[in-house]
Amino acid sequence: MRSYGQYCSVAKALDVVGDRWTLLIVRELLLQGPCRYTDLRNGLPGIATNLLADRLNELEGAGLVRREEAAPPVATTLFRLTEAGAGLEPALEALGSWGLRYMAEPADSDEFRSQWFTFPVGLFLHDAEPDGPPLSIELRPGGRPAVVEVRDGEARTRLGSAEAPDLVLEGPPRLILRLLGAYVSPAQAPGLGLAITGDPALLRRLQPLRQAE
Amino acid sequence: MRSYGQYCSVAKALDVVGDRWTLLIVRELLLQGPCRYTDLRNGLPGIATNLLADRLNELEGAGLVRREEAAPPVATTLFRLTEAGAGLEPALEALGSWGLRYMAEPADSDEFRSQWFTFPVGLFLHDAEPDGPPLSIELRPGGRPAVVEVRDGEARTRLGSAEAPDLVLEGPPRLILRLLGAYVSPAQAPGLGLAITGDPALLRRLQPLRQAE
DNA sequence: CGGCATCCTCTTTGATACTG
DNA sequence: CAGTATCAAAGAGGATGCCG
Repeated sequence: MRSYGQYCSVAKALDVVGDRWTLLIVRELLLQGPCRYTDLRNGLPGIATNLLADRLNELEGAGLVRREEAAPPVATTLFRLTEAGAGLEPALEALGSWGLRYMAEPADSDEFRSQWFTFPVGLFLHDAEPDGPPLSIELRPGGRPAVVEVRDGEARTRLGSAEAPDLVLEGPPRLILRLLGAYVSPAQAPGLGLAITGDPALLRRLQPLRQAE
Repeated sequence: MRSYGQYCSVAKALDVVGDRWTLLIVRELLLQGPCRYTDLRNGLPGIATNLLADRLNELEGAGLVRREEAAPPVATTLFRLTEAGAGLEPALEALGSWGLRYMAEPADSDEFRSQWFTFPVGLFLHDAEPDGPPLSIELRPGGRPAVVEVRDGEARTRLGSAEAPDLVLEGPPRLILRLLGAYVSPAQAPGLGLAITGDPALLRRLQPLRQAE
């Protein structure tokens, strides 16, 4: 990317990560941890493969990503964020927080990956009963399942299944988010195409932080 | 800008503000307040004028900027951030914080504007003596002067002069920042090309927040 | 002068095909 | 799996022109 040529810390940051796709690559590495090239392609639907290769080289050159040769039996290259790269997390969270306003109406052609639940859930929802027992909610948006662990005042998301989920939500990502955010009541959910297994009253424990913006 | 087509709040945010120059236009409107077209050009050295016009139209279309016809005698168009636009402040602060690491060595050709002191000073420094009397430091980087007001635990920057500054720093922006951040001692300053008027001991009141990153 | 619109060139992106 | 190679289309940069 051509430098802005401005002695300003925002411009300097954008000199490094302002290119198209760059921050989304960092997003994937933050959400998924160290990734193979193919994992990245999968988490970045729409990216051209040559661009992904270019960007990874640039990120490596800028010291935000390190390339590691994984030992056999894996025997593949892993891309991992350096500390400087991981330092972008607050910036991605701030952007993700601001972008929540556009999550109400997805385009029909929008792609989705389960790890993307992490930002909307973690930024927008909190655990209204910090001293209560851990609560685990499995999300099944169609692709890989994800689990929201509600405990200690926070709601954390990870890929994978829960051993014994208290609640299972199955349906389109948009509806899962709207149910979690209480924009849709458990009673309406089945009619909209969202299946709930377990006691929907447990959802009251998750409360939106509406102070945002 | 072409949409990423991803149902992810970070990608949605970048769909709106991910274009080249867009976030820097928002930066100027945040730092300077409502601006004329010419003020924006001045605060965005290097932007092509057609690109500024395009971006302003896109920002207006996205509801981040409002156009106002100022009444005579000014009789000009003012561009002002909407609430949605101003909501980007945390994202700019997070990016600016991350970008601080690149402020150590400016390129020779880097442009500078005094309002850009705001982010490095406000994000990196704090007032170590919140109950002390207000302290005002005038910065003269060569262009317009700026004032840092140190009070109530914070360091706030604005364009303009102070009536009775406790301290005046005159020299290149890089050296002013290094002195404020205590990377350079007041004793070294004159030899480097930085003039200090007033009692340099007052600078101890400004302390870097090194917890960052 | 303030606020753009046009024209032209150059760079970046996207889509697809191909390779060790 | 992890990329390169190729090529058309879109966008950025720079100069200049226009109009109240």
